[in-house]
Amino acid sequence: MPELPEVQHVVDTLRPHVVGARIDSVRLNRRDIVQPAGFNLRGALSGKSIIDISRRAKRIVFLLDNGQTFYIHLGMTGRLVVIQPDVPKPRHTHLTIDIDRPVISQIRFTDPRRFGGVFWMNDESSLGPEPLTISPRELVQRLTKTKRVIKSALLDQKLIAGLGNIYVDESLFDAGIHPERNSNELSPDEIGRLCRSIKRVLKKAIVSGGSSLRDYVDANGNRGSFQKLHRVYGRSGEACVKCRSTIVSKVLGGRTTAFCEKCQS
DNA sequence: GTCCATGTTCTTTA
DNA sequence: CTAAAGAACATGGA
Repeated sequence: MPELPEVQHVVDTLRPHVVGARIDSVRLNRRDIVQPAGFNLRGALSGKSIIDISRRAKRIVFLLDNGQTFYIHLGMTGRLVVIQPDVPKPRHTHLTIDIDRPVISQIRFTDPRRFGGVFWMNDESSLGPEPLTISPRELVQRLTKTKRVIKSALLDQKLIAGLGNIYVDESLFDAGIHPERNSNELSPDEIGRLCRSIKRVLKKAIVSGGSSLRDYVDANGNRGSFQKLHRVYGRSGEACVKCRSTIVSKVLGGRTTAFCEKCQS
């Protein structure tokens, strides 16, 4: 559920609740969601204040008053919400953090599949540049170095960090580029177009609060609405919004890929 | 029971 | 070295 727009919206909705907050108590119900394994998260968090929250790729990065940082990754089904402590906890709530300022409330991390987690580290060596600020030149430089099909290349977090299956498909459709094109055979013109499409799609998705297909909600528990504006993702068999031919789907790089054969070449 | 899922990482294979 | 393909992780919905 969470790609860049969803994570950004979580950060935006979380910020007013937690920046300046002091951490009162920490409850970790499952040790195995914390990396590195065995790390004393309670000890590291208790009594600290949260100075800032930001996003890097699909990570929600916390800055504490002692200068230390950690991040939460939502994986596939993760939720990070702020709620009153007396509201019953849903299943698979692995971590709760009680805060007292600005108001008494509780941060909850819930994640049924547990692909996400809490990472006490800040290694960015596996992350490429941010899609919202990457220059066309840099995208050209990175894409022409790989022969992989463009669909797979854009999912590679080391090449560009933050896109996932939804936004790769939507961006390729927006740019009119076929997902099976070889990255190194795209013209600088096409990559420039792709660069603009990625930014346009992501910005629209952020404004819509992200795509809520199943689990994703923001820090206030609200769903996004960008799923209503998807033009190819999840629409295989339906009519293309541009040319009315049928949207097809095919597995590429291990992921279902939806596209229009007529509009994307 | 089957298949599929917004993610990441590791292994195998070529 | 590159990259494709597959599996693994774990849970739940259709």
